[in-house]
Amino acid sequence: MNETGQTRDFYAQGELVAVLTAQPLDRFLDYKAPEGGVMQGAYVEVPLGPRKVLGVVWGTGEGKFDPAKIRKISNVLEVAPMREEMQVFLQKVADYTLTPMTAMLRLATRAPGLTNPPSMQRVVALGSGEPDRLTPAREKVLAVLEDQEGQHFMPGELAQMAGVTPSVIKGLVKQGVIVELETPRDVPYAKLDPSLPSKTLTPSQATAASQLQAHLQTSEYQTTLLKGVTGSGKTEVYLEAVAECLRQGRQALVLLPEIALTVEFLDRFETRFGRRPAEWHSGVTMTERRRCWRMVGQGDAQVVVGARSSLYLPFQNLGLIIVDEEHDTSYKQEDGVFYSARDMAVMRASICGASVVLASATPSLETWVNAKAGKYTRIDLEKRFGAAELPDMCAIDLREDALETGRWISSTLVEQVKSRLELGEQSLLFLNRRGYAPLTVCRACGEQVGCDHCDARMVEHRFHAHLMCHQCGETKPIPDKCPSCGVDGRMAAVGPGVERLAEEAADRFPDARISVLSSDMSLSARALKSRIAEIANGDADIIIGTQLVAKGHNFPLLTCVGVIDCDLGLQGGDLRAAERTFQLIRQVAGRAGRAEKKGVAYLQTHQPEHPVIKAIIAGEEDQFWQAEALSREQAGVPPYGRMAGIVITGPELSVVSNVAQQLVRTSNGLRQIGAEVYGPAPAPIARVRGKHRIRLLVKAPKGVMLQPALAAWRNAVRLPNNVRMNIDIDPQSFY
DNA sequence: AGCACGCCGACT
DNA sequence: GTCGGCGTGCTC
Repeated sequence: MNETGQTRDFYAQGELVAVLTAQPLDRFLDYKAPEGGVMQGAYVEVPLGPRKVLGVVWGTGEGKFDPAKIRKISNVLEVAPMREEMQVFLQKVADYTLTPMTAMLRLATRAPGLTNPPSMQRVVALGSGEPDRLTPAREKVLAVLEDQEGQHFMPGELAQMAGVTPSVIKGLVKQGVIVELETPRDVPYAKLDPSLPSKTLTPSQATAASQLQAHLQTSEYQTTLLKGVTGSGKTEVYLEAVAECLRQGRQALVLLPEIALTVEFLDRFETRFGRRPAEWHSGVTMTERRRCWRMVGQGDAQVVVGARSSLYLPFQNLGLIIVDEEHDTSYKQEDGVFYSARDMAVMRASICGASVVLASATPSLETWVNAKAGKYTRIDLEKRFGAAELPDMCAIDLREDALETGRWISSTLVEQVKSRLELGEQSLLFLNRRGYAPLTVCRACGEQVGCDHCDARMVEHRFHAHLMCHQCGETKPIPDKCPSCGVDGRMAAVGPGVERLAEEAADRFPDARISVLSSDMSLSARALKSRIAEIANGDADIIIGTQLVAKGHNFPLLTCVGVIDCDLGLQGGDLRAAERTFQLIRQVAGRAGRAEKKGVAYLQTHQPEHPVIKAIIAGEEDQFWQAEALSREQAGVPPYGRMAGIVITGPELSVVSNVAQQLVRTSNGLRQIGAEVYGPAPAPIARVRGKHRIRLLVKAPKGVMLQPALAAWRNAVRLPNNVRMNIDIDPQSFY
């Protein structure tokens, strides 16, 4: 498959074609080609029952349907046809993730108004007529038009620029001095200039950049792990790869995990290339979305910055995909279609001969292993001269330095924060728990307040004055009386959340300016961004935050980080608990000492001898990954074995449970390929939104064809009404 | 996904 | 009697 060797069939009027629609009928439908014929890959509208739906001409029709009932394609849309490589990509993702093709097409056509003709707008431009009289107002209008020769304007815009009323424009139109034109509303994105000067690169950055550029020049698929600590300048390096891609006239895609990060990124991008790239994520408007999709499809968007779903945009000539913060868990989509954007990026690139750059300070184990095995090239960036090193790590053993009841900051940490306050430096207290308290119990009867629809405890949010279920979002007032035994005034908050930690900090450091950063403080993305900027400028002495603060924000005055509960992420038996804890704590710790001053991170833990905690403190990264890889290899789990998580949901527990047992009984096909089926077991949260959840786990050796066996297994079972079965290949968590 | 068809309970 | 609940089936 390459970009020149496209073989696209043409279907003359009346010929039978297979159309993939976005309707959830999991098969292709036969239609007749319309007058004038149709190309393979064309986006079309087809009649389906009483409606017209969007579809793509996939290939030759099968001819198995009653010919009398076959209808004709009603409309061929005015958008660039889907490329063969995109058809291949969608099919491969569908096969890999066991997703119906119709759902894949929905992912690939998530733009509004695709079935409408290109949206037009009325504009005015200089015509050839002469005005009967040249008034001062008319002169001003003509001056603007002559000044910007060949340009066209919206009528109101032109009037404003010339400082006249719209009626002057109207008059000139009537005389033919100005002509009205229809132009497409969706206009190409500004051309980017790769020849603008780049930032001065350090020798380490320059070497990395030229290595990436050399890869791009081969025009062959490659994946590179670009590893470098925060502040080592990964972004500058991969922007040089983007520059090379632009020089080759190919398109580039930059995937970012956090929309909040895009603003900072867009500024840096604009400095490097003169203009901003196209954007694709949940925050962009419908109009902009439509423009982005269409312009990407006709090659008039050179670079897209986006969330994971931008992988399915109709690129014509994709040469480079950057996956920034590749270890980030938000790349794994777990609603609707289950896929890892990082892995699918590699798949897409391998189909169209593009380069992939996986950038991270703390790569995922999968990537680390692939690099070690030589599947990916690995480039290590040295830290920048002058940039602070990773802070010193220091464990606080809570068994010795015991906490007072209802308090979570140890005496050692209190002393450290105090000393920073005296120096005028900032401290960060990190606790990955939103709200005030994770548990509300009745001191009279022991009742724990739970959610009515989920098997989960309600979390107290004092800031919003309610209890909230973090599974379904349900809220309740904070009770005075026990909902179970009715005793008044004995309800108590147990355990800490960031709000409660802030309360303790205010009590212990009464003169400090304390700022809480949590995703549920009802701040808009923009407000949050400006709050972070204020804090970075020294507008707070103590920052208290959830994992929101771990992601890429720079606080130059910060020299002390306290991790309140290091053990939190290690509980729960999740396969990736160690990896995640390691990454998260290293990232949080990395917030300290960004400028000249070296920082210190204090890790409060009950188990300082735990291998993960020890590895973090010793800073022995490669040894940690080595050990983690070994233990996964011995257990035969990813990336050394294959796994699939199966979750069966339904409103009735007995029905769900029967289905699960039936699935286990019919799993011989899986065993034949060497897979094992574990379960049924209740999912970690056995009930969410009133639906019961039972889980199975399939484990298989690395080389086996797991997906076809899973598909056959799933298709052999007829699910009762309301019961759903989700298969998650390569699950990131088992929730 | 929509939308129609169709077969049983509690109302004007 | 009928209005309407949502289970079942169909769409090239």
